[in-house]
Amino acid sequence: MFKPVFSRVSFPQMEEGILSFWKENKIFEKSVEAHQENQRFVFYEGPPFANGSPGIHHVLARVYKDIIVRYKVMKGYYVPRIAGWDTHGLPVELEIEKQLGFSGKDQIEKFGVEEFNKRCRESVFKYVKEWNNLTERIAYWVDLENAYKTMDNTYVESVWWALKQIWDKGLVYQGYRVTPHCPRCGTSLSSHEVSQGYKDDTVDPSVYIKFKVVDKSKADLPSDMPVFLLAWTTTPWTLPGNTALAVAPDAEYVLLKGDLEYLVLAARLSGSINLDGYREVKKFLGKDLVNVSYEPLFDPHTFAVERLRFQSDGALEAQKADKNLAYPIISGDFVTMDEGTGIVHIAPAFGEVDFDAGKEWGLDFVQQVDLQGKITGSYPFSGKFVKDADPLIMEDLKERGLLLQSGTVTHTYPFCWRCDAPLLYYAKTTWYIKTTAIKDKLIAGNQEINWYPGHIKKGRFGNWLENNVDWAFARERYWGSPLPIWRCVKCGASECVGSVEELKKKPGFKGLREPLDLHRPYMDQVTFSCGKCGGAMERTPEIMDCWFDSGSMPFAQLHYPFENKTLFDSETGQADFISEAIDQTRGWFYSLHAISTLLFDRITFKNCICLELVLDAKGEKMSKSRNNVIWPDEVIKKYGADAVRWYLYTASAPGVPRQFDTKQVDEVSRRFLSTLWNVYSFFIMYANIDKYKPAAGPFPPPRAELDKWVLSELNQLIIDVDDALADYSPTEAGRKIENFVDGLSNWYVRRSRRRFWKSENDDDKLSAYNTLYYCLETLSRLLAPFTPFIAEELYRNLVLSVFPDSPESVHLSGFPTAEESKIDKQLTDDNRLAMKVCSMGRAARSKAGVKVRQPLETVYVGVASDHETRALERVAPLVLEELNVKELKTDTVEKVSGMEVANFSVVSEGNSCVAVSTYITVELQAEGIAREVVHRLQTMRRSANYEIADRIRVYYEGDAYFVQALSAFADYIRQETLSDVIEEGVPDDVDLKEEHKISGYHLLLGIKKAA
RNA sequence: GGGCCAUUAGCUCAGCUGGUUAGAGCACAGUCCUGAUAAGACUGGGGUCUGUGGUUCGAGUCCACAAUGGCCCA
Repeated sequence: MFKPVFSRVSFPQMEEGILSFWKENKIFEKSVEAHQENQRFVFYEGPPFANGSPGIHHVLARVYKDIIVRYKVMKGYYVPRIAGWDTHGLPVELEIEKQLGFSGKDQIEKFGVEEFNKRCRESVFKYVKEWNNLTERIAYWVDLENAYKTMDNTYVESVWWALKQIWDKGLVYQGYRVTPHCPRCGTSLSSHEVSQGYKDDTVDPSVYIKFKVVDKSKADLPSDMPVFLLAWTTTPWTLPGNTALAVAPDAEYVLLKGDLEYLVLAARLSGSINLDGYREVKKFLGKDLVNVSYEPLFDPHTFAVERLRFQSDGALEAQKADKNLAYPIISGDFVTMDEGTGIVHIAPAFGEVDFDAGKEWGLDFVQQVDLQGKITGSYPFSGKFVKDADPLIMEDLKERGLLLQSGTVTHTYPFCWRCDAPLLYYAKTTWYIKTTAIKDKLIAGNQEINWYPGHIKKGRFGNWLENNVDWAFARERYWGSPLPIWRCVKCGASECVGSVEELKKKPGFKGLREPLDLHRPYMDQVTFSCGKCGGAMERTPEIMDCWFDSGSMPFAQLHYPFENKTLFDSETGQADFISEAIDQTRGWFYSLHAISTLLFDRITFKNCICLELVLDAKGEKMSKSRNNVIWPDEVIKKYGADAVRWYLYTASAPGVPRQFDTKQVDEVSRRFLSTLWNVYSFFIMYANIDKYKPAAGPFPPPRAELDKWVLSELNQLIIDVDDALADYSPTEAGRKIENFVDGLSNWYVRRSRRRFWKSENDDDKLSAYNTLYYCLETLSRLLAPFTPFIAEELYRNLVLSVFPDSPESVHLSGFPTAEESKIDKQLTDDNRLAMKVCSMGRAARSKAGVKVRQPLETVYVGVASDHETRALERVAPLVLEELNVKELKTDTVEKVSGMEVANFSVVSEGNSCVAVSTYITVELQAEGIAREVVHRLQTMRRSANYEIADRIRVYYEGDAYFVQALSAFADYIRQETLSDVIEEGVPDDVDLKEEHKISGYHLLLGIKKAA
C-alpha cells in the first residue's frame, strides 16, 4: 500500500514535514558524505552580509546555486559546500554610527574604536537567524553550522598571507588617488554610496575665466595686446589649484580680437558665449597651442600653499618658489565641445581626469583645501568652506579683470547621502595593488571562464578588465581586516607581515594582546623594530577593502596555507561553479579573479551563472521607500518554496532582469505543481484500490502504443534535462519538464483513465500502472534538484513504501539515466498527429453543436500520404475514444474538406482537414443517453460522499424516453458506476435522490450504498 | 559621454544556426469534457514582432542607425 494521498494539498504544510524529515535524518549531511570517494565538484559560496533581512533576490541567487549543486550530487560528485558571511565594511560601520547618532569619524575616535568595533562585531549577525531560517526553508543546502566568517582570526590571517604574497611580488605601492570625499564626515565614500546621493537640479556657478598667456611666440600669437585663454568652470573654489589648461588637439580654436585684449577659445563654442565687441582674427588647431604657458591665477607661494609636482614615477615632490611661475597648455582626449569653451581648467588635486593628466604631463599639484573642505593658506578667502569661498573668489577675479562672465548652471552633482554635504573630489594618498601589471593575464583568464549568459564575458566583465586600474584596496576606517603593513616612524621603511607567527618573531615585537583579535584597535598597538634603522615600526592605520576579504574566500575559509594546504592545492583551489548577481562583476567576481591571478596565476572559477536583478511586478526596483519590497517569507508561507523555486527557474532566464509577481507564483503552483500532484494522487488512489505493487525488476515492455509513447517522451526528457543542467541552463530544463508533465496529465492520463478504472486486472491495466509508476518515479528524481520537497514527497511514497531498502531520500538517489532504445521519434510524431486530429475533431463537434458525450459514427481525416495513413492506424484507438466516435476513416484532404454538405461537420487548418459525421441514429442516441445518465450518477456519487470503490444500488423513475436506453445499456451503466442493480422505482430510504432533465425529458435518480 | 541587456497579444514569456499563415500560459467571453484535476478541451476577440534603413529569392531572427526602459561606469 502507498500512503493515501488527497488531490487537495497544502504545499507549504507538506514542505514543513519534509523539512523535519531532512533534519532528523541528516539527509543533507548524508548526501555530501555519500560521495566522499568520488570526484569533487567544487562550489564556492559568495558570502552575503547578514546585517539586513534577506530579500527575494537572495532567494534567486540561493536557488540557482542549489539546483546546480544538487544536480551534480545526484550525478555522483562529492560536493561539500560551506556557507560564509561577509562581516566587514562600511555598511556595518554606518549602521552603528546611525545607532549612536554619529555623523563623522572624529566622533568614533572620541567614542573609542574598541567599543565601536565591538558593536560592529555584534551587529553583523543581527539577522543571521533570519538568514538561516530562510536558507533552510527554501531548501538551499549548505553547511550553515561551519560557516566561514571574514572576521575570524584565521580568515584575517589568510588575508594577510595573501597580501604579503602580492607585496613580495612588488605589486603593492602607495600613491595618490582622487576619491569622492565628504568634507563633513571626513571620509571617502564608495561609488555605491555616491550613486545614492546624486541630485539632478543642483545650481552651481558657471564662470568664464581668463588666463593670461606669457609666451606668445610659441603659437605665433599677436604681441600688440595681452592674449587670454578662456576657460569655464562650475567650481570656482578649485581655481587656486589650477596648474594647467587642456585643449582638444584636433579641434579648431579661434583667436578673437577685442578693444584691449585677445581671447582664445574653441571655434565651435564661440557662438554660445556672449562675445560682443570681439571679432575673429585667426584660426588654429588645439595641438598648436600645446605647451604655450600662462600665468597662474593664484601663485601658491604667494598664499603660503605648498606646490608639488608629479615625478615620472607618479610621486609628488615639493617645488621651490618661482617668481616666473607659469603653467602649460596640454592636450587631452577628454576635452569635449559639448559645453564650456573647449579649454578645460585642470586642478590635479580635485578631479580624477585632472589628476591623471597631472601624472601624465608632470604637472604641478596644488591642494589648497583641507579634508574638512576649508580653504587653507593666506588667500583673502582662506578658512572658508569651499562653497562659501566661491563668491569671494569670483569677486577677487573680477577685480583683477580675469572674470569674463558669470552666471549659474543647473546640473547633476553628488552629495553625501548621509549628511547632504556636497562631495568633493579630492586627491589623497592611499595603497594600491598594481593589478594593471597583470591586466593581460586577467583578460586571458577570462577567456577560460564559461559565463551564463555568454555576453558577460565580452561585455560587463570583459570591458571591466579592459579598463582595469590599480586596485585601491585600503580604507581609512575601523571595522575590517587591518592592513598588515608596518612603517618605521624614523626612516619611513615599510614591511608587510604575512602571519601572526611572523609578526611575533619580529625584533622588538610587543603589544599583542591575548586573547588574539586581529582587528583594530589591538593591531594598532603592536610595534616592532625597523629592520633597516632599528626605529619603531607602527601599523599603517588603514583597513582592507572588504572585497579583498571576500575575494580571498577560496583559501581564507580554509585558513590556507596555515591549514588544509594539500586540500586546497590539490582539490579545492578552483571552483567549478559559482553564481551571484551581475552587480558582482566589479565586486566578488572581480576580486576572486584578481586575487587568484595575482597569487596563483590561474582562474578561480570555471562556470558562472550571472543573475540579473529582481524588480517588482511593474519593473521598478524594490525599495523600502517605494513600499514594493516582496518579502520571501510571505510568498513561501502561501505557496511554498517549491512554487517559488519553480517560478524563479522557469519564468524567465536568470540573466534577464525579472519582474517578480506573486500572481505568477500562484499560476506556477496551479499550472505545474498541482497538475503534477493530481497525476500523482490519481495514481495512488487507483493503485491502492487495485493493490498495485511495482515489480522489483525492470517492467516488461508495454504493448500499448500510449505507454510506449509516454516512455519515449520520458527518456527523451531525461536526456534533455541532463544536457540542459550540464550546460547550466535550469530554465530550459524546467520548461522541458513542464511540457512533459502537461502531456503526461492531459494526454497520457486523460487517455488512460479508463484503463485504470476498468474492473478486470489484466495485462493492459498492469502495463498502465507500471508505466505511470515509472514516469512518476523518474520525475521525482528529475525534479529533485528543482523542487526538492515535492520530489521527496513523491519519491518516499512511491519508492520507499514498496522498496524499503532503497535510499531513504530522493536526494540520496541518482539522477535518472535514459534508455535511448525506448525513444521512438515516429511515435512522438504519430501522437502529435493524433492530438491534432482530436483537437480538430473536437472543434468540428463544437461547430455542429454536438457534445462529446454523444457518440458519433465516423471521423474522416484528410491525409496527404500513405505514411500518414499508417500513423493514423497506429493511433486510431486514442482518437476514437477521445472523440467518442465509432470509426476512423481516411481520404484525401480534398475529399474530406468537401464533405460539409452531407451530415458532416468539417474543420480545416492549413493543410489538414477533419470531418465528423453528425447524423445520430437511434442506437447512438440511446448510447448518448446512457453516457449522460452515467455522468449524472457519478456526480451524485460524489455529492453523496461515497468512496471511489463503494458499490451502489441505482433507482430511477422517468419518461419513456429513457426506458429503452437504460435497459439496453444497463451493463455499461452498472460497470461505470459500480452499481449492483438498476431498478425502476425510487424508494424513500435512498441516500440521495435527484430530479434530472435530459434533452427536455424528466428523470428521477436515486442512489444507495450497497449493503 | 561610454558599455551591456531588453523591447514579440492587455500581462508573463517561447520563437535555436534566416525558410509555409508568428506561438504558449494567464486574463476576458461563449461552448464543452471530467469519479484524478483548485485542472482540461474547443471557439472568439486581441500583433505594423519598438521604429527607420540595409543584406537576401526570403528577416521576428543578420547588419547599421534611432527611440524607450533597465543596469553598470564616467
